[in-house]
Amino acid sequence: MYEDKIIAALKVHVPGEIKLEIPPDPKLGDFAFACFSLAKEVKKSPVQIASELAQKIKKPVSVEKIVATGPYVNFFLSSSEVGAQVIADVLAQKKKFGSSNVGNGKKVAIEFSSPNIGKPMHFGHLRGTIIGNALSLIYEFTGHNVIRLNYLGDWGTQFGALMYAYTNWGSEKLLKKEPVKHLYELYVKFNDQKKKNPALQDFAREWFSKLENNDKHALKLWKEFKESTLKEFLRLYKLIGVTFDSFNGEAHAAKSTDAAIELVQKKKLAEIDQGALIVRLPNYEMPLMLRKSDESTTYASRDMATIIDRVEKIKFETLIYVVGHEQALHFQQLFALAHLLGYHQNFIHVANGLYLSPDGGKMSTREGKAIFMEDVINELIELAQKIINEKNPDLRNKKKIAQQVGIGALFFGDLMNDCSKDVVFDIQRILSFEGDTGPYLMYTHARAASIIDNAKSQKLKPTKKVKTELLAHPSEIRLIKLISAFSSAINGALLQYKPHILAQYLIEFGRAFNEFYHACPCLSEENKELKLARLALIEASRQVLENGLRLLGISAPREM
RNA sequence: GCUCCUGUGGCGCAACUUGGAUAGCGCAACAGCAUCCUAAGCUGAAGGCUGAGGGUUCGAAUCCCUCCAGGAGCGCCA
Repeated sequence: MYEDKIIAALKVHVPGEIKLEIPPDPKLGDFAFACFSLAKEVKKSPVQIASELAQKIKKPVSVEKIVATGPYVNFFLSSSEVGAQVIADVLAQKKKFGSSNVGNGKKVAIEFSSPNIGKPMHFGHLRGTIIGNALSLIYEFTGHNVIRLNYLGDWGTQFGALMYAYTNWGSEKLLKKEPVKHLYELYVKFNDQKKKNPALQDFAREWFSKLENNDKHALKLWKEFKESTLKEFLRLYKLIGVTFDSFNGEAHAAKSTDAAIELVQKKKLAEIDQGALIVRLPNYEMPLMLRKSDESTTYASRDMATIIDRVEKIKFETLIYVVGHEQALHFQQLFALAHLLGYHQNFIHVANGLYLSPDGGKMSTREGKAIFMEDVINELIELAQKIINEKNPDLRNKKKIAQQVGIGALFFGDLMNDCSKDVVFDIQRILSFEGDTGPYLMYTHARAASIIDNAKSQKLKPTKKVKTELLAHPSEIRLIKLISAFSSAINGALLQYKPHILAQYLIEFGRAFNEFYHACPCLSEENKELKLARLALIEASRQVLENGLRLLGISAPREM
């Protein structure tokens, strides 16, 4: 908002589009305008242009001074005016501070997590789950109407494989006792045996064909597999605080694949090749396969059917898929087909990076190399519990807070880096609670909350009307400016589908707060006006941390 | 073979979309900070030819080309 006013003031003297920069060092100013591009037109040196501009420009509101430094015109905001503004805003808007209505109620459907029934959720699922959850929260906060979709992998040849494995090697007892574990072992065994005997894949296809033809035995097995696995998934989602509006997965889609395929054929887009039904797409060497030579459907046809279903039932304007980048080609082709069929909504594939195993390469479930999500979560919670016992043994609600801290570490560790990049699984790093981590930010928040709570005993509470001009320490000024930048961090994350932009902002914010915390004691301050001003700044900072963490799916307990 | 992604201090990353001032942060290692709001913290010093080479530009980690290295994908898995 300050930026716009500066640009307006510059426009009076500068032709063309104006872009402001943020100087590398806050000492140089809050915003800068570089004069290089003007040099050619005006035939003066950038340094000269800058110093002339600095004198000519009329100071916009909240700008304290304008200074030319070399070829740059630097603008300094008045921290007391900005401070008065943002502190009043935060204390008034509270949990809504930073929210906006840029979405204008537009319907955005986000598909994420989407685990496979019959296999445990492994660590790889975590990325999509955490990123999708954060994006959902960010979209909601910016005024979108968000629908969260969990497209369960509950159909496909893999079920044929499971059925073959279960009927040949399975045990009813084990399925009752530890369904997911048993199915996982069977799946690994199947893939292991398949290496020696490739014909097993044909048996799997046969079983899947049975399932598609409503064979009673196959259906019964499928139901058992699905219900028992889903129950475990729901328990996990509840633990990490992730919710969905729909669990309609591939099996649901399978009901309408025929209609979808018919539509494609009506538009004369499909052809038979080597017994399979395919669509040749312009610009793609490989076709998209809708039906295999044994007549069973493919994931592509189910995805297409799902799009049609969602267009009709959800009426979304934007459909976002948070799915690993290994499926990038599939989604490009799927979207291309959707366009050919006349669907012109926004389709976006947020291609998240993969977790790679420490020896490089994918962590494959098929080969049994997967690391289970629940094991890691439990390890994290135990560690948090241990640390709480050491550092804060009298804490109330230890168990709940240990959970929040463990999950905060997990979520933040994933969200702080660019989600499109691969990550090498490193348990030591995930288990770290110091430095650029979730617990660091949670701890920072708890410190702020603790001051506010302690202030009550002095009968003080944060108010909007404080003398912000007293907040003159560099760390106070920095904090004020960071609070005012909160919404642009949220916007950046929104526009680029990258939650790490918000996470990185929060790290910077946490550092700034801790510096302030050490440099500027609040409750022991003798000047009462300054004490009140700091108290308001602390509460505003606390609120920013709480809101920012919440948008990433992380709780902010007042004590830890 | 073809396509896409990645390469930044010992390690893990940010900045690349939109080129701009001294390339930021954490971990590890080093030196400090407890009469005072939670030391899961803070301060200081140290650590860089941004994979290599060329090009565009007043200016390149950022844009373009070539090469090298790693990863992913490329019709009957999803």
